[in-house]
Amino acid sequence: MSDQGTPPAPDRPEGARQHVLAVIRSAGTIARTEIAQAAGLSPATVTAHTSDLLRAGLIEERTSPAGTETGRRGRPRVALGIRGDAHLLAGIKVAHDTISVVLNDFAGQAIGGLELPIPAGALETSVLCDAISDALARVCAEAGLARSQISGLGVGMAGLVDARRNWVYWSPSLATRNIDLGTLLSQRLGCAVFVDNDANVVAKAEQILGEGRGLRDFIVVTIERGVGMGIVLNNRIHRGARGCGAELGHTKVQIDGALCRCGQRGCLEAYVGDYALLREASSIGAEFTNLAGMHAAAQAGNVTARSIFDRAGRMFALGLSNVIDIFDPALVILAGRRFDYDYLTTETVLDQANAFSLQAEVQPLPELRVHRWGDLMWAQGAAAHAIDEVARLSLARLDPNAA
Amino acid sequence: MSDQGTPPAPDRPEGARQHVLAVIRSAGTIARTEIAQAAGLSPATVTAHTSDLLRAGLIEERTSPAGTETGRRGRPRVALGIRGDAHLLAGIKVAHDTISVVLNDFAGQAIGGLELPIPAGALETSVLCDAISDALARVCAEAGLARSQISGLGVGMAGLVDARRNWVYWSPSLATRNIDLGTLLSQRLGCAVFVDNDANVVAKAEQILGEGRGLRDFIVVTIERGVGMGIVLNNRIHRGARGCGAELGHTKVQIDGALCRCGQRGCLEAYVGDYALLREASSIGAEFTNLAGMHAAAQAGNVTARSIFDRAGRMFALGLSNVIDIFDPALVILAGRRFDYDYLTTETVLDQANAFSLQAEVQPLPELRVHRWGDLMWAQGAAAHAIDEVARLSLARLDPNAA
DNA sequence: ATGATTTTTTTTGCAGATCAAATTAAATCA
DNA sequence: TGATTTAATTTGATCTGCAAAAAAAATCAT
Repeated sequence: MSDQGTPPAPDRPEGARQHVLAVIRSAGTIARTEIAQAAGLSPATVTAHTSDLLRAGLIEERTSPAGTETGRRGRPRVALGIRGDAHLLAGIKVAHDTISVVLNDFAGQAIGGLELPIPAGALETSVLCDAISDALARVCAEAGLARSQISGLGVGMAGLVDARRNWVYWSPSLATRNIDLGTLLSQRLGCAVFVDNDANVVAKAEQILGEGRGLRDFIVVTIERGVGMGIVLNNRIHRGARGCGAELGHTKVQIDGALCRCGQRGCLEAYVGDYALLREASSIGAEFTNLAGMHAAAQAGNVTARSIFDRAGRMFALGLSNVIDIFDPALVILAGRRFDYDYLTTETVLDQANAFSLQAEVQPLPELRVHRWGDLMWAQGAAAHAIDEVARLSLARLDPNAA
Repeated sequence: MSDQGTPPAPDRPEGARQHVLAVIRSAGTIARTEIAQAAGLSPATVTAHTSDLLRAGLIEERTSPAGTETGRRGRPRVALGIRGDAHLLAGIKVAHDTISVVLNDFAGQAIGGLELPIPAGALETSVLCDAISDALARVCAEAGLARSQISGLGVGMAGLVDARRNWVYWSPSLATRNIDLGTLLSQRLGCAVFVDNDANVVAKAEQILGEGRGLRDFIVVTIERGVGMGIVLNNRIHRGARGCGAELGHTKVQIDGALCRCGQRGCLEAYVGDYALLREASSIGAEFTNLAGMHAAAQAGNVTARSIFDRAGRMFALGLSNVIDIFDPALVILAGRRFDYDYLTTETVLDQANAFSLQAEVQPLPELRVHRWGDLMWAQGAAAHAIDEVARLSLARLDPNAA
């Protein structure tokens, strides 16, 4: 009776030019005719848009590396690519007791990055801002760049974030609710700031630079302290009604099950999170200081450790199969360091995930692809968010100047 | 590297005219200025589109019922509404051992409906077509209408359906795979036929005629023999990569849990489906012939029945909470007859569903709204699908005639 | 009543996006 | 060196939607 409005929000948020830029980015290097084909546009339209993008300095013509000339007849294609030096972007991930930061060029090339400890848990807003400012200063110093050169900073953090307003309703890293973090940081740092949920920024990174490049629909699952999830449908990141990320880690895999950090019982996270594994070992007196040690023990034949990892793998497969049953996705990207541990990525686990799901006999099965990122994945995700937003703003600014 | 194409599929599939029609349908009766506001279009554009729709005979001007004139100054608004007699639509649901059929006008008004038994299980294609043809003939006869007056028939059935091609990859109701049911039926019946998954057509009905009217995002959950789910995101029904409906009924709520019809263990359906409840009673020698009897017993104080229903309610709440954690929806519609039974809809169960989900303290909570349909819900859904598709075709046909 | 006022709807003219077709550009082939 | 081929650009037309102006149809005020 009321919400029927919601008219805008088209598939290509800022129109076809955005789409052309996305095609170029996802291809890396691509000629105009190919863009026309990939984007479903006429050559005329592609010429117009690429010319705008060239004028704006966002893309450049590339003389194909020698040898690429396949001796084809006709006028040779001119390759286009993202201009890396069009913008300098930073990405920051605020985690439980560290913050990590990266510098990226506009093409997504990493320029530098580092990780710093911060006081654990919920911080005063000013303390967090100090830490972010400090981290940014250090990474710039290391890279020999001035902070003023940064066009945009992406910030990824757990919690409830309104990405449109760069507003943090609540985060485990902040002692206060309802912080206008975007405004606070951008005033302090003097550059545009884009805040989003941490799972969403990883999904964004996969979408524009990673395994989901150019794909219309896919799911990203991350494991760190918790289990996170990003949902890309119809080229767009799904943000729920309240802007919480998709909380896969707190879906229940067992009624009245194991106690979770969140206070509830039976959450997936309470079976596959690191604390869950360590605590289970500890419950029979087998103390491990960290997951790496426990994993090494398992590989060395420790039966207790092996058994714990096996169940974790099965539980993870179960949680994943629920996602598959609900979305019927073509691709699920398992992103992050944690997937270096084989207990989550053996063929057995991945096969189980599909076998648990109902349509296991319907071909093709969803592809489960592991993307092993380094430690800075989350910050890279935040930088990807910044890249995307700065591109959007650049294109928007391009329009009125059409005179 | 490949799928980056997928350029079309905008939010308003057939453009703004489709959107205007949707706004009119969802409002029931609405003036042009209000349409402009609701749809985010200028009055000029609304005039143009409504004039097209009037010419096409899809909408009509309504002299507002006396008294609606609020004595306002200025030129009075002219109310517009869907022309019910623009088209006659039929909807058919193929279930396990019955098929149900309804007749609807273009505005969604029911004209007639009935339910017929069919042989249970997988049928020869010709047998199913006979049954559909027969059911259609009967309902037309009852309504005193000729089959030739039907503009479109929607068919909803469980299984794997490619709605775009009206193609059934597989269905529990068909003995053969890969049936071009759309072509078979449309040739036999002489009208357009639109086939889709049964959960999706119910979602479509909620979207254009029901509780989801005009809402951008919502989830529909149905319980019958199984537990189904329809997902509306960004005004579009989400169809997975393979076109299976979202199989909420087969998400796992217990590892190695109760045996399910599908052969797996721990499916939600194996705890809340009718057969699951009856079989549990039977396991301790308490035989009930059907769910209604068992429910009556529970209400009369039968402890066994009550206990069984209680667990089913809790399990259902658990499954629902997983959906809430994954989508963070604003609205979940619980659609169907089964929700007449209080074990699924007590405040307790609905509160549990939210309490199980992580963000239970984040306001506003998702709304869980029960929509109690009659027996013919599924066929109504199929008819809604037909309404939508016929509207789409009518509008597409409207374009070339612009001369 | 009659003209002023108000509100809705339609008309008009313009701006932007995109495309088909024609044209130009830049290579290879014979 | 001209014919051929393919890529890219230009041109002209169409379509969509909007702002502004005009017209239509009511009420209000004298």
